Amino acid sequence: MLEAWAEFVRQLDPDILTGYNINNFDFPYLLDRAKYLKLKNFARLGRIKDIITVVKEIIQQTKFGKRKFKNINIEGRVQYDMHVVIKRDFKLRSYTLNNVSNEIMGEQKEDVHYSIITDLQNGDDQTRRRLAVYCLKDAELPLKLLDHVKSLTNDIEMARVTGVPLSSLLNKGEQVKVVAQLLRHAQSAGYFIPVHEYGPTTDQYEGATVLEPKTGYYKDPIATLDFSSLYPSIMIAHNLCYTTLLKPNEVNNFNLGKDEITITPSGNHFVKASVRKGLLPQILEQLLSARKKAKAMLKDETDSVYKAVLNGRQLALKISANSVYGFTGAQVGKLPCLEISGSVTAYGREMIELTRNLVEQEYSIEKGYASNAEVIYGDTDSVMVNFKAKDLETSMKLGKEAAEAISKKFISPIKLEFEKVYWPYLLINKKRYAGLYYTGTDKYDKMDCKGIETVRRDNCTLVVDVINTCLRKLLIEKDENGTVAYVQQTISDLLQNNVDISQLVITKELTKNDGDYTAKQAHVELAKKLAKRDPGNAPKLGDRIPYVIICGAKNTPAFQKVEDPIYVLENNIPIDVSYYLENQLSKPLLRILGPVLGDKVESIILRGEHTLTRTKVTSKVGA
DNA sequence: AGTAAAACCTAA
DNA sequence: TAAGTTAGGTTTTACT
Ligand SMILES: Nc1ccn([C@H]2C[C@H](O)[C@@H](COP(=O)(O)OP(=O)(O)OP(=O)(O)O)O2)c(=O)n1
Repeated sequence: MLEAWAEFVRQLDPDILTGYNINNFDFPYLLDRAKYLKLKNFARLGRIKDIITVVKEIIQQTKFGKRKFKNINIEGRVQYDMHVVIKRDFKLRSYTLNNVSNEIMGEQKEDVHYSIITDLQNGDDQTRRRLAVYCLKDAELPLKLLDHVKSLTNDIEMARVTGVPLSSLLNKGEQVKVVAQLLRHAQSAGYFIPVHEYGPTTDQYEGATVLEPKTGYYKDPIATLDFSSLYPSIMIAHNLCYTTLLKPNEVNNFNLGKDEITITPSGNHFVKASVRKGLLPQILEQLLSARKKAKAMLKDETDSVYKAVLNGRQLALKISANSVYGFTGAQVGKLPCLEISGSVTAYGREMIELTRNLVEQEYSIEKGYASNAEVIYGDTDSVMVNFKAKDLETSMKLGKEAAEAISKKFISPIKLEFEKVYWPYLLINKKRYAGLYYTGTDKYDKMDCKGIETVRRDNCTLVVDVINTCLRKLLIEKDENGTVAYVQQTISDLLQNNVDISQLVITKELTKNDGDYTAKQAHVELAKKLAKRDPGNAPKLGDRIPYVIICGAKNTPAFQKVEDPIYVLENNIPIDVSYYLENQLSKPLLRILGPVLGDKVESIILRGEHTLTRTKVTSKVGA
């Protein structure tokens, strides 16, 4: 069967091979079996006749733990692993093929644990049928996924724009793209790129400003002004590049006039484009123009699937452009230049400050406006403005006007844009807010949440659902009593064990190898337990581990009360519902409801009658 | 009991 | 060519 499959591959002669986790599992497994069975021709999978496909397992011992990865050579064919694509392009709580297919396409397969495969094969027609269906589905779903997310189209575009092979887009980072573009532009301009020796890394340099938020619940419309592609546009406007930098000792070497040199807010010198146009600005112009095209197509597209594809393309190009800046600040990278990255962020800090001041000075009673505009928050390249307008139209009009006026203060292509109005707007903290997002005056586009629990993957879905529902009730329905009643009912349900366990599953990523952790973590402890129970399915670095917190003696730390949700179901283990109330639900609820409902919230939510009936449990773990 | 540090994830 | 960047909130563990 294996030989026939390999022959099938050779006859079909595909450019691209896909599957789910093929690089880490399927190919190594198949090649291993073929070797064990002494199959002569199986490993001839590539397009070069005499090159045999082998698995190279590379283990690098670094100061910061082990780095393990497998490399499989299949000449002339791209290994386009959908597991890698999905992890890169979608932010999900779980990346099992089953969950991914379900979330993205609404399709599921029956899971068959590997331990029963032999039994199914040795059973009867029915069990073999079950196995066959499972295998077919396993092969079919990755293809359907590829067809659905259309990542190949975007990746081919990205490969063309940045000049890297397709496979690099899956197996490598942003740096290769920047280097490839630099090489391309350097060659045609007649430069060599120096080889950079890795030196000692200094401290992080200073980044962007986050304005102190004036927290609270705003019933007035809040206009948002935002510099488009801030860092790339700074680099283009001021011609920041390796090739335009004047080191302090070079400033006087070239007989340059004052008007031919830019001094950045961080005190670095660069020549203007009139003297010599930088490479980085050229690269950025190309990336931004590709992004602009993608955005234009997105605007005209009506099909929701294609919209998502184009949005993905636009986003990937934006990250690549921002990574050109990031590359210059990457001290463990191929060509760091902190003069560039430090100048970029310094310009950014100056710009957000100036923007805030201009808005507040110009849109004031003193200048003839109805009220004093107030910048209530801003992050890096945006300001949230309370023009104190009572309606959307006025807020939008003032926002557009301000964006246009302030843009004129900056060099092209720097541009401040009016993006949207939040109405109402709940500002909880830096990087934490929610609001109804309006781009037009008739209906809100969506409820937008930043940083709060509804967009985070490290809490249980009960918290997500409750916070989401509360926000809807408050921001959309404006029903404060209904919100309180809903929260009380939910807490009562939780305490009486009426919440489904699937809503209580928390997932966290395994970010280090065991042994590199200095503090015990619930999901890490569970991962170790799972590895013991089922070594064949041991969680690996980068996997997300789902867990629930079960009952234990008082003061038992969470990492000792952690258990596999399936194990809990199978063994009827009691869940620690008060953990979910006290450690998962209560604080997020107070943060959301506090600004809207006032100080009374805590007593209403956490100490009302609805908290009195609790289901008693008997079995316990821990001390 | 109070606080520093670790860990995670997100905004930009 | 191994690895874009910094800022920041929140929860949990470890330590005093
Ligand atoms: N992954 C990211 C995102 C952002 N930034 C930096 C560079 C950006 O210029 C700035 C502002 O980020 P935004 O998310 O607001 O995005 P842009 O301004 O780049 O693009 P847009 O045109 O969508 O506003 O923050 C970054 O370095 N890396």
